[in-house]
Amino acid sequence: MTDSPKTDSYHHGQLRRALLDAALQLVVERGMNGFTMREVARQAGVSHAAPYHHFEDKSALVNALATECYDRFTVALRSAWQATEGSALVKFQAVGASYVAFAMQHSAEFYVMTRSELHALPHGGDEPVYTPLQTAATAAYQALTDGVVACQQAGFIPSGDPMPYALTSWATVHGLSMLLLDGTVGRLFASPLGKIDAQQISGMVAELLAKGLLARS
Amino acid sequence: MTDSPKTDSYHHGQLRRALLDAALQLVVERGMNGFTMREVARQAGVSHAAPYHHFEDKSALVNALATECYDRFTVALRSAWQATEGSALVKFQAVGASYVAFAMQHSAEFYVMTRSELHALPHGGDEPVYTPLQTAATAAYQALTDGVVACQQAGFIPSGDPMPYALTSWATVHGLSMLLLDGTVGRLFASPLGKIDAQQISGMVAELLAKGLLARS
DNA sequence: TGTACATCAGTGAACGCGCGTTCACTGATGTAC
DNA sequence: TGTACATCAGTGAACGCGCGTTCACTGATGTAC
Repeated sequence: MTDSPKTDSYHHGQLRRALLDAALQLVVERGMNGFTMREVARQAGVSHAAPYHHFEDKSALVNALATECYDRFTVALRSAWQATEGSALVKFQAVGASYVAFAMQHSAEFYVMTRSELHALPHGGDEPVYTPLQTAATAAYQALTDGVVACQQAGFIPSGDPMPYALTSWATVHGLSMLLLDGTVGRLFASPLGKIDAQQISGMVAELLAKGLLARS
Repeated sequence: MTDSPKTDSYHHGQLRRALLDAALQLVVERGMNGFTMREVARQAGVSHAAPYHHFEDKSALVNALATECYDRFTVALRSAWQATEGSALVKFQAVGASYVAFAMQHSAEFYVMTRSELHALPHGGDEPVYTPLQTAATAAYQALTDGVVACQQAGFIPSGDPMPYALTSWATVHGLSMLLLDGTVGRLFASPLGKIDAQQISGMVAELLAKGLLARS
């Protein structure tokens, strides 16, 4: 009938992937927590029991999805570093910009990462347990820290423990992403001329963060 | 029997208040979205239909709660400003610290404010509609902007449009609050000595934000 | 001070709903010989 | 190449559940006279 190469067979073949994609799409459409196991199956064109052959339960699906989102996020940050020509500082600023850009352009992924209340899950054993999700989240943060270290080696940032610099940068880009995403910034700062320009705003913030808020004496 | 002055009558008398308190308590215990209308009524010791005499529906309750949380938050920020002796800069830093402190000490309120997906609700009319919730959120932000303006007048921050400074500060304290709350910072930075010290960290971040990340030439 | 009556703020049964998950099943696929 | 059989990945009915909301009701309270 059509040129579609789909198997159209009893077995789906790619159901796991299709379920993750459908779940993400549902987050786009209905937000975190507007998505259910049955709806995911429905979107994937499969009976509502089928997902249980691929995910033990709902939280396993959400967990797998969040892990995947973090991985994509890490790739985006690392790519920004590598794709940018110039000094360590310029590359680092590109990473920060891509943090915010990712949040805006892949808001569903960002919601899944930040609003899924999954991080507290490893129910308080004595030893901290590192789930794949936490490992993936840590990797994303590491991309920022690596940028700070490179800037220190190049003399842009004072040497010493990179942690304060990394954390401050991280908090700033993270907070800006959240504020832009939930529309607060848009409501407060949208110019009469039109929409908010996230890229322009994040550049402005990055500059201030680098130079500091204070007037130079 | 006891010294309790409670009326113990058919009419509750303070049910609206009790429902809001119960809802907040439920957010503490089960997180946003772990709370239901019926459970709120249960916690308030009242039949599950009773809340409908005080709130039109569930979203009205959540909305009222969020608005109240923003109001408390604004009070906390303004109080920090007024309670602090010293220059505008010192007072402004106290406001930033109290932002983070509020998030840590009143995490339920902070969750309600930031994770309730209420901000997008005013279903896109042409004119921006300001709900009480949005007005309350704007007031909280205004406390930060006022601090920036005072710092500008005192010469600590370059004069001109306060918006970039306010937004950068806001993003930073907001992001730091989120990272501390969801445990990410704790997982990455907890010293072997023990728990993370949010106050120390926020002081460190505030200082870097003021002076800038870059090494001075 | 007393009484009639309107209004307020609860109760508890009932509704329809969609959810997560289980289960026995069956069609499709892969593999050993 | 063919056949028997194990395994995989679907189906659809069924479960129990708690939810949001409505409804007719009733007890308590406030008010006019």
